[in-house]
Amino acid sequence: MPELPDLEIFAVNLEKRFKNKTLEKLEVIVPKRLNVSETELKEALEGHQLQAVLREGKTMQLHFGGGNVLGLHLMLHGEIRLVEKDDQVKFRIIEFHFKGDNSFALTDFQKMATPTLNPEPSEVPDALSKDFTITYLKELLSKKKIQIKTLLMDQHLIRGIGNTYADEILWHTRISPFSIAKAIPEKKVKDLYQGIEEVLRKEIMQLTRAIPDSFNAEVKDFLKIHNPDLKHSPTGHEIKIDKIGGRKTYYTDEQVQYNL
DNA sequence: TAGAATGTTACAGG
DNA sequence: CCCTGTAACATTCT
Repeated sequence: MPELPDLEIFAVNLEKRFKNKTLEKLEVIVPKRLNVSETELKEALEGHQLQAVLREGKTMQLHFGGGNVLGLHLMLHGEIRLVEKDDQVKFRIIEFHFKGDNSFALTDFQKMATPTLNPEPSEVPDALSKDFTITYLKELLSKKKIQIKTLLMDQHLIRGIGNTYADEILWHTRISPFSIAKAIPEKKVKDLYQGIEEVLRKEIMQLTRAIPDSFNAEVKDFLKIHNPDLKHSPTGHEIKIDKIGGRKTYYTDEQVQYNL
């Protein structure tokens, strides 16, 4: 479900709660989702401490002692759920049992959330990483004839932005989501570049305060556009709803549409 | 109650 | 082969 800002917070909070705890037992409920055998996964992780939880694109990476990393992708509906003693959580994919009755599970009613042992490092820049540069964005846009929103959401091009924050970023920069990428003037591409970082970082700051402990809350409080409860943008313009790539898209007529 | 849901990918068509 | 757009995945919630 979540995008970059949410996952950033979840990773921090998960680390806060489970750092330095030893993984006593790993329970695999849906082995089909693994990239290695159940045995291999258990051998790699069981008995080791959780040293860090980091966000990478739309995944969280659990770093364990022994040098192994487990990537977790939540996909559309996946969640990290705390499991209380003797509690049965629905839709589990895998469950982590730490020493001292501390457990959490990766769940997904759609069974699509994916644990990956030692994921390959990606070549694609994360939206908040140093290698996501203005030069990279300019070059990328100049080559693409697709709508800008589709481009922002393509994880093979930029990692971390999804349906919600694509809308937020595009409203923030006053660019219509229907704009064709290569038609956007260079000056506006710079706004877009800055807007991506501004919107994401501000959201991370606000979520940090709002959910200091949660690793699954869905907080819509700070969204300005992509929120069905809102009728108007902060500047008083009517929010319109349309579809791009089968996905709901929120925008206003404050946003300029650039076409070829 | 039918449709939408903060995602990804296989596949079709150009 | 490259580029782009669409449908499907399974279940819950409104």
